[in-house]
Amino acid sequence: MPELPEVETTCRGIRPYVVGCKVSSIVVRQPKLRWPIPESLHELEGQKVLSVKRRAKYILLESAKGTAILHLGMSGSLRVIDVDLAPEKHDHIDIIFATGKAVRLHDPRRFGAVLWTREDPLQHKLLSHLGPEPLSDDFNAALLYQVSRSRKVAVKQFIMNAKVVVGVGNIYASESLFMAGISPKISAGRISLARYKTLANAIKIVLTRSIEQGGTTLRDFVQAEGKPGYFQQQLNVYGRAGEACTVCGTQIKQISQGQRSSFYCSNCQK
DNA sequence: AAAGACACCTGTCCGC
DNA sequence: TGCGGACAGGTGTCTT
Repeated sequence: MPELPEVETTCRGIRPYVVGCKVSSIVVRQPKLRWPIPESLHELEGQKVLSVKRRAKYILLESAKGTAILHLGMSGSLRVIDVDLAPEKHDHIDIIFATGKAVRLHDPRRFGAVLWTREDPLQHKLLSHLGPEPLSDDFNAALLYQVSRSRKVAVKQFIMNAKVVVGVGNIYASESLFMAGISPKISAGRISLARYKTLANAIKIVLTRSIEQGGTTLRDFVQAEGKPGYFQQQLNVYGRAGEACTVCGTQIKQISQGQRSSFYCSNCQK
């Protein structure tokens, strides 16, 4: 499911029901996620949530005692529900608020995570080595150009590397490269500064537009209030192998790069 | 240091 | 209808 736009959509969706609200209890039905859910997570009980922040694809629920770090993995979603709504299969955790609402984590594949830290969450081992946010000014062509020199990896895998830039997952990597007219197969180190300007701009536009549409729902992503995203209607290449390019009509190709599928138009992207 | 393979887990879809 | 295999939005870890 979630790349940056879906995580951002989720944060915006839960924020009104969470910020300033007191956590009355936390129910863990399945502690075996990517890592075991720590017992210390219960330190959030009795605390007021001070903020909901996002860093990369991590969701941070901050309190005076510490911060819950959530990740949605490949198939996770958070929904705001009434506390008495019966849980269904794969509803692993409820963070229950004194308001009578709860945030419920649903994650069939259990690649997601829920962690707890008493320190600055940005110093957490999982967050401290991440690259810049793609929608910030720290992410730009100069950075891509500089970091890519002498790198032989394909540009598609390069922009999906969270040490280079966070939040660009498999869908938006393909879509951004299409918008920029760059083949996913080109070595990152052989791309000019001018082309990286086009690419950095494309990444920002694609992610921003997707956030505006509530993200992309391929199978099971839902926003906090249960609605799907709508950006999938604007996908030009992802999942469209064999179909006609929306620009030139050439058949969209699918290849495998780094064990992930890539989609591109061999005529529009060089 | 960089790149590639693999691991985690469940559900779905496709071909036979 | 059933079964095996491939594949799916992520990313840490281990091996070359």
